Amino acid sequence: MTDDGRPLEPAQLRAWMAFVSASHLIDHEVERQLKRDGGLSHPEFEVLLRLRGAEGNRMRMSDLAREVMISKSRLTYQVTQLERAGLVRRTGCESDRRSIWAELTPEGSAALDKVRPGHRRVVREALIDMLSAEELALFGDALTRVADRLRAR
Amino acid sequence: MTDDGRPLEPAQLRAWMAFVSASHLIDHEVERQLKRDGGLSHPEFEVLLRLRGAEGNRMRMSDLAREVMISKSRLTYQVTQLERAGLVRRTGCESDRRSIWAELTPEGSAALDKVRPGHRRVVREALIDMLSAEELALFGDALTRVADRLRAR
DNA sequence: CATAGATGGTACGGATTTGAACAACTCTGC
DNA sequence: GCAGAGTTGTTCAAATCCGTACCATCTATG
Repeated sequence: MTDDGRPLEPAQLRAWMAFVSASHLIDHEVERQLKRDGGLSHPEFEVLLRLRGAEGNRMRMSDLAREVMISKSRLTYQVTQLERAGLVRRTGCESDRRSIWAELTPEGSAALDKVRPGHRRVVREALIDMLSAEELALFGDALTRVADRLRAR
Repeated sequence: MTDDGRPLEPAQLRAWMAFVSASHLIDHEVERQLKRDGGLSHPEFEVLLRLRGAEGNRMRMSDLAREVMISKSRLTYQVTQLERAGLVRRTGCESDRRSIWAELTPEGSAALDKVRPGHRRVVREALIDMLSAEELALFGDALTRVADRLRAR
């Protein structure tokens, strides 16, 4: 099935290369926009976004790390930066004294609002608008499958 | 056309999130395999791969940086590391004395051979095998379009 | 030729990331 | 209760990455 010995077929290679290039380029574009419009890095933005999506605008560090898919130590660093900038606040957790809540502040929410239109624009221009409706649907299905499988390891 | 004010539609959001997740996860998987099987980082692997694909197994630093899509200074660092490991050699360029050739050594070629089967396996298992033939073709077309457009900026 | 402007590569300081080690706390089974 | 195993978040040093400034060389133009 997966025949490691031989090179990929042309269509396979083409898809792989395109995937790698496109993700690099898109990520770079996103990064640039976030930095320009709000001085945020991509991981910082992701953190704020998840917090806003969470119950009570807060989340425990571990869960946050899992969602954003970054290491614990990296999250510690990011949250420290965000806290320093006043966009997030740390709070001790009553029920489990190991845990710590990272909570979005109003300033953090405002920062999110500020960069979000530009972010949407990048997402649309870079990816969404390049795909037809059918392609988009197929795309979503296929990559969701890919991601789910990799997560289940 | 690109309506920044409103959130993405569900199908759009789904495709975007899947894309982001999948690229993170795949990249992580690739990184892990390369490190495990040959002590290489992903950028290092990319550099070696491009060199092998080039005329005379060598390329000028600038061209290499463009191909691998990393900054000049980052490439300087990577090549220094690779040189230290004996996988790449730097040579002055006769015709243009500003330029420097980065050249794949036999050891570099061997290192590539060593990790490549595992790399192919990851690429297949993580992406290729998850897609039908039609999906694969569509995928290649769409993402090539996306990448080309972003490069033309 | 002279010279201004581009191009190729490196150096360097500061920021970020990694991975392992650690301390504090919770949970489980006995 | 309690030893041992697992979880949570941080710390630390080392590795990597980024952006800018910089020097050397090339090229085009007058």
